[in-house]
Amino acid sequence: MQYNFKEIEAKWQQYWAKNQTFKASNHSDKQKFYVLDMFPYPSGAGLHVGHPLGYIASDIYARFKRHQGFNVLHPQGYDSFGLPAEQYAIQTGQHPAITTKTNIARYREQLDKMGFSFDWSREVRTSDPNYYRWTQWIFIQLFESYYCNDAQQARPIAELEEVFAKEGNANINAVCDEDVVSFSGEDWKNYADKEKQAILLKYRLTYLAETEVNWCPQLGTVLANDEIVNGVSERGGYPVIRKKMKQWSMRISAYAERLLQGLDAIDWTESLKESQRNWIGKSVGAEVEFRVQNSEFRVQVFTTRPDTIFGATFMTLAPEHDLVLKITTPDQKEAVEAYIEKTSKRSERDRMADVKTISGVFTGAYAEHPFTKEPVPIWIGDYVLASYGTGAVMAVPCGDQRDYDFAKHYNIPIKNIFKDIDISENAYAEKDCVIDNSDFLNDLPYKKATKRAIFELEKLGQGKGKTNYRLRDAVFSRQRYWGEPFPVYYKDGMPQMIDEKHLPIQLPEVEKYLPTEEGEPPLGRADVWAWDTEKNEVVSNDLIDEERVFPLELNTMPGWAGSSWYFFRYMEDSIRDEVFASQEALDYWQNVDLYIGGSEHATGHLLYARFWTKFLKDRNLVPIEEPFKKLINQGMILGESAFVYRIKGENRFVSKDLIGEGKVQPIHTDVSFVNLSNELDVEAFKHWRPEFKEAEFLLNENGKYIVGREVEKMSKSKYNVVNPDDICEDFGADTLRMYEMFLGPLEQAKPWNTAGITGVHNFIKKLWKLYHSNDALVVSEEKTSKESLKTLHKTIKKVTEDIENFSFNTSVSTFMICVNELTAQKCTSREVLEPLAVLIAPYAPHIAEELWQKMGHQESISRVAYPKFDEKHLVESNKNYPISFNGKMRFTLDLPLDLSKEEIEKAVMQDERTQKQLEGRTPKKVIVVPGKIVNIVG
RNA sequence: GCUCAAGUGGCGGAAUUGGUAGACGCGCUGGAUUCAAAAUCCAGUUUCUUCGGAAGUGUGGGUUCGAUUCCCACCUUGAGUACCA
Repeated sequence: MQYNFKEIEAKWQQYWAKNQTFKASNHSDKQKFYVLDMFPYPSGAGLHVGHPLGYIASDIYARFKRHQGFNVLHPQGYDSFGLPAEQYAIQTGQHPAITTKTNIARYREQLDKMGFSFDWSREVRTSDPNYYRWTQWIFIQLFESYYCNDAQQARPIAELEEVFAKEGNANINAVCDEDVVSFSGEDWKNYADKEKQAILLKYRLTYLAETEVNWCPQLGTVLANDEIVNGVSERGGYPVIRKKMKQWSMRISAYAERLLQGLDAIDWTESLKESQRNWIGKSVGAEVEFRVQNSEFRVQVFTTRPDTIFGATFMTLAPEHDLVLKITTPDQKEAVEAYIEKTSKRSERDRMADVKTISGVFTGAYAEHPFTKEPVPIWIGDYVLASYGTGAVMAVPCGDQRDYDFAKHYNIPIKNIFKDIDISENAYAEKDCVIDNSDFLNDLPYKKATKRAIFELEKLGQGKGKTNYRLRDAVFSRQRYWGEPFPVYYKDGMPQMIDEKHLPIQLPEVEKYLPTEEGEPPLGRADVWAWDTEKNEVVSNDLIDEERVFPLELNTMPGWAGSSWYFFRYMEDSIRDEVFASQEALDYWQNVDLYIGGSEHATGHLLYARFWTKFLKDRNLVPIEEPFKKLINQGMILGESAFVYRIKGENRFVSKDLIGEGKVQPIHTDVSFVNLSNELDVEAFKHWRPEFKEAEFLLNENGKYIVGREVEKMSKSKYNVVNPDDICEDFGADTLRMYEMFLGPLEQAKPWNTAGITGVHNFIKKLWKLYHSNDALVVSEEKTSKESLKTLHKTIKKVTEDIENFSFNTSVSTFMICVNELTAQKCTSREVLEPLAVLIAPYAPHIAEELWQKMGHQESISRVAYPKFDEKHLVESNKNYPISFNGKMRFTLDLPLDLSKEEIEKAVMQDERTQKQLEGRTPKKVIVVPGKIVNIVG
């Protein structure tokens, strides 16, 4: 029987689906193991061969763990809310739900062809109301919580209200907005309900706040930094302005320290942890208060170098700083206003990218140095960002290069406060010197000076030690249609949560997916989008009376809402209507043991998911602190683009091997027109686009047109996309799976080259042949040769180690060597061929199942115990010693392993090749490492 | 600029704790089989070479009996991030 992969693969894919082979049980005595792929967004383009790389790796691992006797959870689903479906809806009028459904069907079809062992019974879709009701539910829990700094955890907001009523907020140590005023218990009781709500909002973990955003009036939407190019929108080129908008935010900054500390306990790559650390951006220093002369205003600055405070010769405020206009003197007013105007037109990214230009304006005002009481001029400059620290710095030109450059540029004095340090050319930012010219800090090193400075500031009441984080609270509102609606209505302008039992609040129908003419989000177009507080249902807007019926929130949630908790949803298999996941399921599965996905999620998804998990833990909703124990980033698979060469100014194309000195213009051609030998299907190319129809082709001597190749990112626009369906069709899923692994280390970027796949395909065919002779199975019960057992156990050892190290590329090589050796040994022994089938099953599951069944087994191979390595088959009596001279291997010598050092040395020195190498010299030294190497020096 | 990766044949890559550099595969060359092709099989394939050998893992140093592996400096490429006070 020939190896017929189409038949075999279809057969087993059906078998697995029918028998629910990979369904995980929530009730098992086995140890659990949870393997997860990062949530895919089902795009309209479908999958290309780069996408499944991580899925194949995680599938191999999941299958391996099943063989090892674990109860494996390996689910899959879709992050199905998102912008592309909405864009498509805007263009075509097609409801995003329909587009999404079609795309998911296509994804599923492609995934099924690759033989993944997913438990599809647990599938989730973020756009499914039954799923997003729990996203809304978590949002409500966040709203009903605040962060207590004493307990270092989230607590119910009701506790806070109790304390407020009793004693006000004087003794509350909680994370809150900066502008909270202090009040007594008596005050609280006298506040109107609306006032109370406004205060509580400043403490809630999700809150409404004015946030500065990039607003594009023409598009009626907010744009992300990377959607803006040169100050105008990437799409359409419309102007973008900085605008304050009232939006929902998440108080992730409350968790900054825990998000930082938590990294130490998880098994992620150092580079990934590093980028999260940078993102969180912890810096320790002090907050210092500078009094503005002749006024009641005070400027707070944050500094990491309080030890250099005597070197502060000026201050710089961000142009947006609240105090700027208040302190500016009349004669500087014009210049300051012009500068602010100029800055507001530059995007934050613009300002940050432009490091070289130094600009700023003097406000005319002076602050008073806290210690020397000397006047310190107050400047504004756009190198200071309003969003970091306090939006103001004390400028120490001798110790900070930017302050130094600024001072030089505007002729501000530079005071040297470092002992024996030359600052005539540059600032000195190192911390390894002694302070000078600084009153009580003189002669102190960095650490002691810092401590002393903070101590003195506190004594003065003008500062304190402070830790600052770069991590900002995350904006949670989107002016979009295709996302989760908020379970929120507005009463008297204050947000009210809809009771949990009325969830989900489903997305309303709109006739267009664009913002309204008034600039409201698309939900502003919905006619039935008001909340009836008596009937507890969504009703027509006509009924809004602000007594019983109120308007609903018009924003929707961002993409990361649904993906911040989906890994918990997979744990629940039966009572999803009642809970987001049951306590029992959560206790059993705990967290994800292995998470595989792209590194583009390093600071977005992975930070938010950690944040929500910590929050849910605080509120006793989940049992764990970190969601992903081990995480691996798979590298990108790059495409090999193909180029044809058009002679400049003509419609003639010249084959790559004929390009001489003439000027040619390379043009991308679709890789599907090119065969494995880089020859172009000229007819197909001509029919591709009308402008090529009449083109002339200069072919080489063999009558072929040869294309050029270049490695680029795999993408539709570069016409270099390779579809996994085509590969499955031509070579089969087992070959595709093994080839993707064979390409190189999982975590590295590597180019896809379809030509190379024949090597792996040949290997699979050789594997099949090993079990067959003249189309019949040849597995025998005969005694196995020592040689074959050695081959088998060598393979078991290597492959097991490789899987544990996620080194899948090397195990494919190992299988090739194994099959080559067994073929040469003419091994037909069941004792070898059965374990081999199990070893290879995680990689090539279809052929493994088929061989397993042909060998007489009724059950699927997927839970057969993994073969055990036995050292005894690898024991050798001899070693082929490499004999080196001065570290260079010159020849090898076969010697028994039980020889002593002296015996080895004797044998080596007697060898005539040794004498030849030495040419009569006497060796200075002979290094003998028994079982390894001999090195002769001299 | 900073942080993190990574530089090995024509190509993808291997060498797990410092111990035979180039495993395995692609491609290429030659051969067998075939009317021919596909498929399959066999042999060869780092470079130079006076055919004895010699050199060789981005560059230059260092440690070591011995370095692709460890240390220092530099170069190149990729990814992330950015005036962070």
